[in-house]
Amino acid sequence: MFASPTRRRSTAEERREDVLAVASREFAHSGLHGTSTESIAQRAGISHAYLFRLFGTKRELFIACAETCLQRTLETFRAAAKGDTPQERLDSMGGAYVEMLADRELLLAQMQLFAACSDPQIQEVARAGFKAIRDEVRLLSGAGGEDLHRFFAKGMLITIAASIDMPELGSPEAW
Amino acid sequence: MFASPTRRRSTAEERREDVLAVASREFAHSGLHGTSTESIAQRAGISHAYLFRLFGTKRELFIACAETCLQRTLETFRAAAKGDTPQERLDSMGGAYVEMLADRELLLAQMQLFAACSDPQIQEVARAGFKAIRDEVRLLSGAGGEDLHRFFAKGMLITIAASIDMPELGSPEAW
DNA sequence: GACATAAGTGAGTAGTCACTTACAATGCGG
DNA sequence: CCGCATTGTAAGTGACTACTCACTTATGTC
Repeated sequence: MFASPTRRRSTAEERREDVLAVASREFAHSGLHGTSTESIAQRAGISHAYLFRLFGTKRELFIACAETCLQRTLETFRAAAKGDTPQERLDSMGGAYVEMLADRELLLAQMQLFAACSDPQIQEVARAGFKAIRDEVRLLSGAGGEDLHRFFAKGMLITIAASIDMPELGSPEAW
Repeated sequence: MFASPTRRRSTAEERREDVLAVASREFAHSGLHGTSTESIAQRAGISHAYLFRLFGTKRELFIACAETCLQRTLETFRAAAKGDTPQERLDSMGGAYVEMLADRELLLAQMQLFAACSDPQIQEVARAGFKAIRDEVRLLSGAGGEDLHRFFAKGMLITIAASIDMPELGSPEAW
């Protein structure tokens, strides 16, 4: 007859994406152990029980968040890798990374991934992710050795600048 | 008469130092929310109740640990600040920082401090600590601007290298 | 040896945690 | 319109959490 009063159903895949978005934000701010699955479920608008049906365990959910975070970082670099020389391309990617400071969430998420590495499974995700990004940046830029090292060093400073909310640390001229 | 079967008592100050040492290790590995006060008390050999008499709250204990960690970092830099030019002194301090990778605990503790910055009081400790170290390194080395920026960038990369246990990231030639 | 003070604890409290079980509503292919 | 897989949940479970209170024991001092 009329529209049923009950909510339209989503596919499990849609729900998973909703939950991932919510969980990524929560984990980014409070970390693996500082975030409760209950609060994630609540903000995602599903029952606590269903969250576990969708993701199995809290750790698996955290890892899924970490992986989308690493993926988004890769995409940011790919989109920014423009320039005629390796150094120009690195600078361009570096600029894109600095811009992430405006919306700190992705950087905070990376911090929380590193901080949760006492868990071996999570450490493995972090290591693999770091290597993947390093290899991709090497490929995209054509740079290596000391230039690449400096690029990532600056990147990690920016990541930490995000966590203590001192974005000025990202620009060398402020030092 | 003979030695009493009960344990000799320490002063509260001695106990505080014992607890700080234990708590620093635990927090370094599992973070603020991943470490339980119960386990700290147990490993320090005191009752759970007494831990709270000594430190008030878990957060205060965490902050006390963070502060000794920052202090130890400062001392490491002071001890290493040798050389004839600013760059030489920076290099010497940088070398000392790389050596910390051998015993990761101090670096892990810094990571956990950054990761716990969603708590405003803790963030304030982290910011003040970072600034204090930056000012001290500037003073000790006489360097500034881009050189100082690069020094800290490399430092943060080393810190993260510790957390994902890839110490080779600390040496530029491995890139 | 009595007294004050400081060190130290057993046994809680109220609440939160990740995770489960048993069941209900929905909507699609036949 | 029926059968059935899928989406979804209410109501738990036991273990663990930070923190407290009432209390005991040791130690230095007069």
